[in-house]
Amino acid sequence: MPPRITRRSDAARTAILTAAVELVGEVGYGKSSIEAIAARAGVGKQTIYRWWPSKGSVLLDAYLDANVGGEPEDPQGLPNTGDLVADIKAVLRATVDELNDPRFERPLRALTVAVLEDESLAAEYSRRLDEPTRRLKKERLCAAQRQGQLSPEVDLDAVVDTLFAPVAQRWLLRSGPLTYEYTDHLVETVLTGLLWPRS
Amino acid sequence: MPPRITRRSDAARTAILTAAVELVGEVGYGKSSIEAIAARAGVGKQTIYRWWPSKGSVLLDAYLDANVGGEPEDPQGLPNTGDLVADIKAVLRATVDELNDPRFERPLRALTVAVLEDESLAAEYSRRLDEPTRRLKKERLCAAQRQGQLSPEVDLDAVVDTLFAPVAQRWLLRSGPLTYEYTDHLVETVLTGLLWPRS
Amino acid sequence: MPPRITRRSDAARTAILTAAVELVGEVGYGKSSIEAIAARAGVGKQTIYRWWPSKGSVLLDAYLDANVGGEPEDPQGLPNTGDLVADIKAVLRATVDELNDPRFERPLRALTVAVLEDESLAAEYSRRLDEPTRRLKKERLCAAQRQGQLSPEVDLDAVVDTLFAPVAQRWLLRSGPLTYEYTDHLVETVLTGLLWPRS
Amino acid sequence: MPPRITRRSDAARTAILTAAVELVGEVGYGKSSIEAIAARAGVGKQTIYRWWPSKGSVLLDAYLDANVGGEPEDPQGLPNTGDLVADIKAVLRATVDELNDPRFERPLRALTVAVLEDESLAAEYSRRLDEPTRRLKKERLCAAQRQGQLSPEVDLDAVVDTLFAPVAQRWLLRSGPLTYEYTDHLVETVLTGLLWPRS
DNA sequence: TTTTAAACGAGACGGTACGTCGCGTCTTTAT
DNA sequence: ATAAAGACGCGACGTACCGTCTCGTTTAAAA
Repeated sequence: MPPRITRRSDAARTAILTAAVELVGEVGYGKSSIEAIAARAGVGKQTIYRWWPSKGSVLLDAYLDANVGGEPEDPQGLPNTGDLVADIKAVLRATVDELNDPRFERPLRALTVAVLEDESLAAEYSRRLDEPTRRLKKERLCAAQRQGQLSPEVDLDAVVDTLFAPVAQRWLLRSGPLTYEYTDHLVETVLTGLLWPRS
Repeated sequence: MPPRITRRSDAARTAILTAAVELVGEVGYGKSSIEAIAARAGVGKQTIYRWWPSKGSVLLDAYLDANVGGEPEDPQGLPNTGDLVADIKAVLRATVDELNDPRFERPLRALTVAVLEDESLAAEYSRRLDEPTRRLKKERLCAAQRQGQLSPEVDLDAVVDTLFAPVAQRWLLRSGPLTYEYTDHLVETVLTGLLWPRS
Repeated sequence: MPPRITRRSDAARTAILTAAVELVGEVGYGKSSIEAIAARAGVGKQTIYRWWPSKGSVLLDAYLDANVGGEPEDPQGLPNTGDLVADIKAVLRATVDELNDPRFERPLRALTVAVLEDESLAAEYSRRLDEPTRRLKKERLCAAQRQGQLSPEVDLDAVVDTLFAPVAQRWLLRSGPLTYEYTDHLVETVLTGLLWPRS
Repeated sequence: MPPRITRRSDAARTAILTAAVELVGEVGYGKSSIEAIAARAGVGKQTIYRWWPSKGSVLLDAYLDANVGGEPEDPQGLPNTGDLVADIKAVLRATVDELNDPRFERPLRALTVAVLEDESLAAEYSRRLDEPTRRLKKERLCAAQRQGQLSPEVDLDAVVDTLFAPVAQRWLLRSGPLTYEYTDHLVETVLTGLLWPRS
């Protein structure tokens, strides 16, 4: 490992990410400003601009720092008790809990808004957050296929979308309450098959 | 119908909505400003503030004007050829076409960003755009139930979510290309049932 | 007189000029900022930038407002008691008093610094401050010529420079104390002739 | 002479002074920055701050280096051909030439601005530049007194001010063109006596 | 010759101010 | 009476420099 060339201050980095998450949690994405983040972090604005191209980029780093912790790529996968339906329900219930907790919800919504507005941030988001998560989900589904719980022919990407996108969408657009009932019902509907009479 | 009480200038209204859509289509939501909309519309800023509470509200009106045309609630429902799978595929293909057309995509994305950031706008959006659309979709699915193509027990809301949310999500987050292949595949996966061995 | 086209706020204008003079008097030209002037005046920065191109320009207007009072071009000329030497001495003593009074000295020094650095401001300064003043001085000298106290052939511009520039210079560069002794002595030296034996 | 205590780099010193003069000559005093000087000199900012307290101080050193060359206090005095008027005219003509040459004018103006704004720099300027120069001028005038060309009673300081301040002032404030005509005329006016009828 | 302490280049840091843009309000002018 | 025009107080933008503070790296004096 070559010696670090830059003398970046980790204290400043941490203070900025923390301040960003807090601020965005308090006043929302649109009303947060880089100026306010810097002030709350006790940092010069330039220190933010030096290392991040945009407010959204700060939020992405903050989210990654908070949710992945460190270097090791998220090691633990989705639960596998042998019961696919129960496991997916549990995962979605956990998601519901998070999305109903303002401490998580506000920054995540802010990050999402940023991603919607900024194509290049969307790419980074995809690469660093969406894809790793999707991979874990597919791994769980793949295990279910191997265990004979899921048709081996089904497209796992489509299944993942089908299970998780409705929740994300309902949350994002606030088109309805996010409850265990909703997600449980969704899982049952999706995983039970829909056409009738069954071919 | 009672005579209009306000002397609201329809010319100004139209100019503002047009300018808003154009501007947002050119520079995106975040970089658009009420100031610029007013300038482009040849209108005083106050004329905008008089009638709309926010930029997002202007966009919502603009979208409704453009896509519904006028007062009468969108009368035509989804196509019904008797083949549910084909009809849904056609609807999603049309959606894909729209979302891939920058003239529609940019303002719609802008509107969505506005909705994400503004809870009260989200409510209005839900009422005036999301719910009417959802009603049409459910009507088509309900017809399929009556025709014996779909289990009578299935929750139509869940089916609608399952079919349309993945597309919306993929579009919003740009997590993948929006193609006919994707939507066709999605419809087949969702409507064919997933568990194996079946029940 | 045509009706005013702009709706400029006189309250803001006055507040800005006052704040500028005060601030410059307290911390000096270099350490004054437009930001601080605006803050002290209770005014938005843009209101300064809208009407003045630079800090120095504000100071010039402030100086003119303070020292000329209003529209009528400074009507009173230099004193004329019939005794040229005494009159010039009195004028220079008054100048000394002003330049030794921090309330006048600091803003005037600030203005001068601004003029030195900005060619176009120098032109305006010349036109609006220097030339009117010089005209008054020359009028007094011209009267002396008509009264036979001064050679009719002498170049009045040169005499004005000779009498006033040394004081200005000593003040500007702080190359010595500004006292009545100095100015009295200067007037005597200049107006008495220097060559010896005379012509 | 004790050995140098500090290991100051003469290469750096020279590079800094050169860069300062060049930069100030190109963009003016106000728009020059220590940062830019350091960059142009290929030097760390700290190396400037280590040895000079301010931008103006650098300029003063640069001016002294350029115009005095080295340690020995400017040995050559003003010309003395025996004709005072001609000699002073020649000196002023040389001054005019310098002040009309942008390569000298810009840095000198910058230095002057710095001196106006900084009282302690003014003191140093006085001691190291103004006074030595003034001494030379007075020596020439003193010689004229000894030669019977100038009244023995006249105050030489006043005469120096009277002859040189008008030129400096006209240059500084750009209140008129700097020409040989002006300076020649000035010398004649000053040195010929002004009162009439001559006492 | 080797050591060693300074001065060096580089540049990150917490800040201040820049000059611009846009906010939402308010006032004036001209239909 | 209503609309365009746009000035206003305000706040944030992203940039430029401030002066201070580490960082390794010369480099020249002392050992």
